[in-house]
Amino acid sequence: MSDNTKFGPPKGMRDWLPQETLLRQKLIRLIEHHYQLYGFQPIDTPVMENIEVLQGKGVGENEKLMFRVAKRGEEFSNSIQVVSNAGAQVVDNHGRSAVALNEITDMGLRFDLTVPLARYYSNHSNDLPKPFRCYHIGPVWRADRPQKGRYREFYQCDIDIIGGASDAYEVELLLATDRVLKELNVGKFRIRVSDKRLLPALLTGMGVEGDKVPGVAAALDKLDKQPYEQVKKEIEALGHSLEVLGKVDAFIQNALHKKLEPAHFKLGEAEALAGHIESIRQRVHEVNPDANVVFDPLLVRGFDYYTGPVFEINVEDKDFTFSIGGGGRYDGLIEKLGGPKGTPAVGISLGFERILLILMEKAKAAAQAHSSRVFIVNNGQPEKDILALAEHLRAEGIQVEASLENKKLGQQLEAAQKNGIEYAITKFEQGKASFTVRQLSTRQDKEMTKEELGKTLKNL
RNA sequence: GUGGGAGUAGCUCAAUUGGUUAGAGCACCAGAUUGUGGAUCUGGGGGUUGCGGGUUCGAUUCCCGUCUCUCACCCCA
Repeated sequence: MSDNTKFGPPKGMRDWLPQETLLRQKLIRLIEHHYQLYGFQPIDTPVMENIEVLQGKGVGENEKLMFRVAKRGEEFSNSIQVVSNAGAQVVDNHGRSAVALNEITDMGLRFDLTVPLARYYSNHSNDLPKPFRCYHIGPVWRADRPQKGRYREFYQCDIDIIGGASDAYEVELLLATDRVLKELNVGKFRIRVSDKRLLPALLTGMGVEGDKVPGVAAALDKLDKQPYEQVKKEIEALGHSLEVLGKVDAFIQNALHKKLEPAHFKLGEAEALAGHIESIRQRVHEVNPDANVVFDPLLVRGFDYYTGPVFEINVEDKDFTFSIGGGGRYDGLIEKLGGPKGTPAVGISLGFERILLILMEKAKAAAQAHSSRVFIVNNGQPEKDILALAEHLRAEGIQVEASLENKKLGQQLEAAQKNGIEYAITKFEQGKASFTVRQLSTRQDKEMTKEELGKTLKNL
């Protein structure tokens, strides 16, 4: 134990065993495949960005959670000098300070894929089609305290459309996301849609004072985890007139019981915003009536860079109260990173680790990835015969693991199965075109040629 | 950043109000036996009880600190 824990992976980061790696690769390939079906092109960016790219882009607390990267070589020594010359007041009780951090670090690990994408588009917009449809899958880092479904290193799967102002792009992103989540088989989920400006407009329309709007929104954001009664208390604690409270309560009750009518939105600019989101929802359902997309005016998303429609995805399971994805329209971000003025953009991000967690916990068996290797049992044949058969199969593109030790048959088969192998060649003869193939999970034997074997493995 | 819970063999867990040399199952290794699936027998390796201090004649057990893991809050995918 002590030897194992002394040198574990860093807090909140994980190692992956072969079986787990296979499963991750399989799921990522599935996601990619469907993104490609919708015409999105792959891109990639460095895991680090210069610190100016990551700072001040309206990502809320994520910026505080950034892993910063220290300067290197002489620059680092110089920065230490500057900090120590500045005196003790720059050092807080954790031995750092904003001044020291900015002096000593010049890069950071990305904490999402959207900000790097905006930087990427700004740099390459001349070489990219308009609108640009891309997907971006990779690890991001946040120095958060880990807990269930929350890690310090995790993969995000983003699709984005940049340079398209039409809300038809929202419709298409929602269709693609719905499709991918169904292919992944995550169970019941809801893609909630609203407009960032809608809830504040509704609340002010009901008479909530401006400085109390964020507090009410923050309380409503907890509805996934807490019963309304508790949220209601939090809203009441902010101090509103009875008349306002009554209106707010009535609206929330109606929203929770899905009894909202267009009349409920006749509050200033809320009417137009709600109408717009409702139209997006309708157009999604015109194309795919089964899409799990709902208009939820109570949806709150924290990022400042969103400018219009926003999305959040949840599974309908009380064991998984976290969101498995989110997104929205961020029309100002690219310009902020030096891109063409007024470049519109919209995207949705899936939280790969959380989806994987759900798949693992809900359907452990179904979430197993079989290796497409075939195992050649060693029955004491000459080594050259076994290796020759292996080479023969490899020439056909079949992945082969040959047993080179004449252990007990049971041991060999058990070990192979434990390693995720599903098919084993238990008998073969030199010069014979077919051999005995056993499916390890069912223990059924079948005589096959190498072509038949190749087909069987491909279908795993 | 805040708060709760837990750390004993590779894994799952024992160890009487604090009391001999910290045990068991599984796993692993070797040998025998079996010879087309997990069997059986024999033997074996394995631990600074997370780490450091304190109380005590004596600490896995009680106290303090610390580290790690975990759950929740904040925030988020």
